Amino acid sequence: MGRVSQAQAEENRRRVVDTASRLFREQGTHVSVTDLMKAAGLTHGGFYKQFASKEALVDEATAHAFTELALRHAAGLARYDGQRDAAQRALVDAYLSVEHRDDAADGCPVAALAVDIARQDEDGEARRVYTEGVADFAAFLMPTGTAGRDGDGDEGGNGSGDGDGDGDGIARLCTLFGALVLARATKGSPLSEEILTAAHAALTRDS
Amino acid sequence: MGRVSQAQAEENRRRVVDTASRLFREQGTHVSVTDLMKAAGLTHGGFYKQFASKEALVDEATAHAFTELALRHAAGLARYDGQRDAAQRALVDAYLSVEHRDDAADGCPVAALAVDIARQDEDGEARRVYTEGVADFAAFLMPTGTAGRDGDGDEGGNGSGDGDGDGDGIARLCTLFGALVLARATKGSPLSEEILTAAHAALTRDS
DNA sequence: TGTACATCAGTGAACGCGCGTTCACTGATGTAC
DNA sequence: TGTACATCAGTGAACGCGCGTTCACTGATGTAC
Repeated sequence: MGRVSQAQAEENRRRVVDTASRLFREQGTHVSVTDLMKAAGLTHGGFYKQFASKEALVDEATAHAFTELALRHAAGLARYDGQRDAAQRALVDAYLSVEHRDDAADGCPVAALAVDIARQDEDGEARRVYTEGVADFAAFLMPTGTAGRDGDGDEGGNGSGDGDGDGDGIARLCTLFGALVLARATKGSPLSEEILTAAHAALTRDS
Repeated sequence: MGRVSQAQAEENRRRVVDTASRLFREQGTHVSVTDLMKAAGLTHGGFYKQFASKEALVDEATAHAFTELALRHAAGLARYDGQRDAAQRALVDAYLSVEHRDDAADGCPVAALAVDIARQDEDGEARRVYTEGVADFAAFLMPTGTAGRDGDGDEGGNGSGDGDGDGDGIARLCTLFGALVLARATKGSPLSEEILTAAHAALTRDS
């Protein structure tokens, strides 16, 4: 195919990152470079013209997925005109839907990447990004009435400062996240749908 | 080493299953047959004298882990003389401890195997066993006062019959399970301990 | 604006390696007499 | 109870395969004049 324009090359690179971000969420980070490049419409040979290693792509694709997540949360807030409780209810509805359970590729990276991240080394970049994403998500889920932080700042993965003031947001995230992961693992049994329903009821009961 | 006594061979087989059950929980089911057999004190060549395939061992090791879990729940109930709420509180304490977070090998198979199961085929034996284990665990966590089933019966993974009567048990399992998995994925950041604390507070608040 | 040439994104064959699995072999165990 | 021999659990080399990565090659792009 010969050389390709700089604009085309940049677009190809973006497409590889985007494809990886979706494929990693759907099947895990062990998807092969060959399959990945094929899914992006390229051949595997060119991979190392754009990325230093597969691990570097994992880091970049993880960051990409979390950037998308942050944008989605911001858009959700904007749509409900900054009314956090309405935005939260809409998110819980979508998060615990059968559609989200069946479409991990376009879904929440916190749920889709949890185990791949847990099995990577503790000091990796992907893990740092993941932890930061969890903190932002928990902040978004803080019960209404409590003072809110907006989730688009960069507070680093480091703690979150103010004691356990956002503990309720964290607990709500555990229920939300846990229900999605369990529903995916039990898919095929009626229990899967019961899990989504039960968690939805619990999360919308007191809010 | 030549032939080995029948008793020795049976003990070796049990040790392989037990080792696999722990290694799969710690590192995932992609641990190699060679590493597995080495950890059990054998060489890889003999593996197929005892198991039809690696997948067969995954099924058997999964079932083994869930049998242990059921025994542990039964022992917990027995220790508290059948008082479900006391047994539940003890389980929540242990489940959300730093020790359990850091010892996946000996820990809850529902948490440790979730993603490996989700990525296996829907009709596999391991998935059936997993789903059944989730249902039993949710039954164990049903809020006290509600009529209880004991969790040692075999109701199959099929539904659980009585509408969503045990929805609260399921929701509590989501929180418990979600917290452990998230704490493992964020280990290394202070957020990891905050997650355990927040979920513990939420689960012991209303019970 | 046209021409000559260096650049380099993408191709596809090839590499070493570890995977799951197979197999000829060993020699203590279990059995037949 | 002793002896002769078939069995078979465990060994370690070897298999085909797919992985991440490398590399010689191609030829349109971008640039120097």
